Formats: sequence, structure tokens, C-alpha cells
Amino acid sequence: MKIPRVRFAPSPTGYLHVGGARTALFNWLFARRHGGVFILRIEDTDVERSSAEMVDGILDGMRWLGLTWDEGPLIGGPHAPYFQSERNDRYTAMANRLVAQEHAYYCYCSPADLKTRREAAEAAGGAFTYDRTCTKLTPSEIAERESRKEPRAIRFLVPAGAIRFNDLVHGPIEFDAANIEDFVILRSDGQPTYHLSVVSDDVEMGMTHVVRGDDHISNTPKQVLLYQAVGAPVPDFAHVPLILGPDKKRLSKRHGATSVMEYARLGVLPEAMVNFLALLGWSPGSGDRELFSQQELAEAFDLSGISGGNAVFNPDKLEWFNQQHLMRLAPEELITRLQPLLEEAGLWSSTLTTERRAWFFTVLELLKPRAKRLSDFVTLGRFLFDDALEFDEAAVDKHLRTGDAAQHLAALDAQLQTVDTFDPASLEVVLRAVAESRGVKAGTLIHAVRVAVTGKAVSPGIFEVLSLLGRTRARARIIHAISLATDAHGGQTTGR
RNA sequence: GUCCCCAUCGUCCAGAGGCCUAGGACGCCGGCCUUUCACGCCGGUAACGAGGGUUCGAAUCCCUCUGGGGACGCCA
Repeated sequence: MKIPRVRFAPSPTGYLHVGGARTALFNWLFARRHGGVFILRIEDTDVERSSAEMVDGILDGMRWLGLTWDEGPLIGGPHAPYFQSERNDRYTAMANRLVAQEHAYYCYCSPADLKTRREAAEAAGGAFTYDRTCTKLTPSEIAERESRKEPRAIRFLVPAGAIRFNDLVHGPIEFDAANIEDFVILRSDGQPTYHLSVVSDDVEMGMTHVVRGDDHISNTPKQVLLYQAVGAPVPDFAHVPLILGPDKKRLSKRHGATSVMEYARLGVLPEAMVNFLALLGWSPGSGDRELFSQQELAEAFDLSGISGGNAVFNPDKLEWFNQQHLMRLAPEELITRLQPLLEEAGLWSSTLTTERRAWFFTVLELLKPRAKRLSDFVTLGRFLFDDALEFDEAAVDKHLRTGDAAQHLAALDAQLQTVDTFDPASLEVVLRAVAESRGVKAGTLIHAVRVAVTGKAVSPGIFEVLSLLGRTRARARIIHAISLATDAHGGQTTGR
């Protein structure tokens, strides 16, 4: 196989959504797998709807996912520029060449008129196809209109016959040109349309494969025609099925989060998103493995593993992948990812990464199996980072303001004051001894202590928690809880 | 309406004629572990859309139907 050159060519009319992200990922994986080149090209020929912010948003999404491009915005490359809005002269040149070779012609029909006719046809239940009015113009009529500078578009003259191309995921696909109208390639304002700019760029940039969404299948015959008209080799196509919402409709905003950066904000790891997206519509074939790093995916990826049918986006599975990747993240790395979140929550201090490093690592290990998202470390670990506890009233009523909880805690506190080492094992011995001496089940005391030191009914193992808190903080909380327990009417239960 | 794509558990995939009394994962339901919640472990639930062919033999090949999706713009 020749060295593949592939591209992801988003239109900056919105943020990078999961569908686009997966297409980008497949292109990236394909390039990396075969030692090819991955190009990022911005298709901003729709001036009305494109914006610089959207370009930045897409670049952010690409970077977050780790989809580095070899040629494209910011870094340039041998085929610069990589913004279609800056390649206009090439498109006009190609359009003019096509007119000169009679592969295309001027069309003076007004868009407004075309629109009404199209709507009328639709109302009548059919589809409107351009009737080639302007192909009937004589050379002198054209010359006259041109001299008057009448606005006109350029249409491609679709030749009759079958148009065939081989799709790497769908196999051979054939269209009858009779069903394809003479499409506009250059708008009356001189701007190229999608078909023209895509083919022009893909030819000039030497694309060998076009990996894109399924929704482009019906565009492909038009583009094949364009390749043939300019005498360029037709690349191999691979049309990737779409991502659907739970209702089997094309995934859109009304299904919830669709922007990849939205998932980033929700505490999803890019490695989880990549893993999830890669396996949505693609499979490495035999083998039951599902957990892959980006590198491993790049080694296993193959276009032939892409399935032909659309796939439903399953948030539950994404969350599972996230949890799995979270658990596999090295402590150092986890800290880096967590820092912004902890800072935002006002829970970060530089001591976390210096003298209390070991302490922090242990905390993270304890929280890991319980966290499904990055943000869970903040909520789950808050009681360890911050002494201002928020008490769960129901838990307080159930475990603290009940029986002799206060006395039990007081007895425990007395022992905690004197216990030699504050490690989990010693603490367990102490607590069980106190429970026995007071004639209660260990569980009873444990539950009371948990609420006392965490404010909640659920937490990681209580002995680890106590140990991590340390003697001073643990005892202070228990003492406060005792007063809480004696206060029959609840009253102020927040803070310390 | 026309054209195109697709069709295995609720969902994502495996399966490229006999290995399939259809496998894995998520979810769900049990159980174990346990101080709670998770993690982990064990087990269970659940599918080849229908009908015709081809073949000794079909989830796998062909046809029809049905169903779902996409495209029909001077949007990309």
C-alpha cells in the first residue's frame, strides 16, 4: 500500500461533536497504523456560518483527544494553506478549467426562483432536479450576459451513465447519473461549494483515502465525477456509519451532550472517550478485549473492522470505560488531571504535591475504585481535603442520634488519644476492642464513626479514612460529632 | 416521492457455510467478599426481523418483503 494520506475536514460551524470526533479518530488511527500522514483541514467556505471561535473549539477538541495532525492549522505543511477560505483562487481556477473543457457551464437562474420551484416540486411529492435551462443558451447569449456582468453560478454538467466506486466499508456502490442533477460548483458570489473545494483540495493535497461519515455516500458520485473530469485519480472511500441517539435518530443536541469538550468538563478522560469511540462501529475482530490505550488502538486499527450499520451512543458504556481508565491512571498523571478541578473547588494547596505527596497518593488510591469521573474525586474526597463537613441529616439521625452513640464515640476517642500508631490495622484493633467492651457490634460503632468523620453514610474503608485523617483531625471530628449526637433537636450540624 | 446504506441480546461488537444447544462487553437481576459504598469474583437474563431459495448443511450466500437510517441546497 502506498503511504496513506488522510484528512479530517470539519466545517467550523459548531464544536467538535462525538460523531466528528470519531471520524477524526478513525482517520488518525488509520494514518498512524500505516505510517501515513494525517491532515487537518478547515472547510470554512460557508462564510455565513463559520467562525474563528468554532475553529478554536475544534482544535481544542482535537488536542484534548490527542489527535495530533501532521499538516494543518497552526503547523502548516507542504500544501498550505489549510483553511479553504484561503484557497479560493484554486477553486475558481478549477471551475474555469471545467467550463473551458465543457464539463461545466454558467447558470444564470436565480437562487430565489430555483427555491420556489424546488419547494413546489416538494409540495407535489417529488424532488426537484435542475432542468438545465442554461445549457440551452447560445454562445452569443452567454457573451452578452457576461458582458452585463449578470450574476451566475457554475454548474457541473453531469454525464449520463453509471457511476461506480468502491467503498472500503460498504463494498462497491453504484449510482445512476440520471438521479444526479447538475450541481453548482461555484456560487454566484465566486465562492466554491463543498463538492468543488473538497475535490480540489483532496486532489492537490494528495489524499489517498477519504474516511468520512456515511451521510456523504450520496455526495460521492458527484465528487467521483469531478475527479474524473479533472483527470485525477479517485481516492479510496470509507464511509463510516453514523452515531445515533437512543431513539435511533442521528445524534444531536436534544439527546444531551454531543460536544466532546462537554464530556471533558463532565470529568471524562480523553483516553476513555477515545477507547469508547473507537469501539463504536469498529472492532479489532476476534478476541474479547475492549480496553485499549490510544497507542494500542493505533497498532490494531484497520478500516476493514468498521461495521456497516449505524451505532447507538451508549453513555453507560462510556462511563464504564471512564472508570476503567481512571483506575489505570498513574498517580502522578491523575494528580495532574485533578489539579484544575481541585483548584476550582478551592481544595487544592501546594502542600498536596510536596510534603503530603504520599498522603495524597493513598487518598487517590482509596477513591479510585469509587470514582466514575474525575469530578467524583472532588465530591468523594472533599471530607479529606476540607475540614468543613457537610452532614447528611439522615445519616446523622440514623447512626449518631441513636442509642448510646455519643458514649461509644467518647470511649473510642479516649483510646484514639493513646493508641501508638495511627495506621489502619492498629485502628481496627482498637475500635473492635472498644465495641466489644461496650457490648455493641463493631458495625454500630463503625457507622457512627463514619458519619462523625465524613458526614456521610458512605465512604472508603473507615480505618483507612481515620488513618488518613490523622489523630488530630479525626479526634476533633469525633468530639464535634458527640455534641451533635447529644443535641436531640438537630440544630446546627454544619461545619466544625 | 426518488436514490443510497444497513439489519445478531435493550445497547456496542464477535461470527467471513459445518467449530453456534450463537461468544464477549455495557446495562439489568441474583450471590460471594465486606463496617457502608464501590472495586473484584461467581452466576443469571436476553438476539440471528419475516418469507422464499442455493446447499448434504445457513446467523453466515441469493431474492422479495418488512423495518431502521441517510441523501436529495448557490450548507458542509
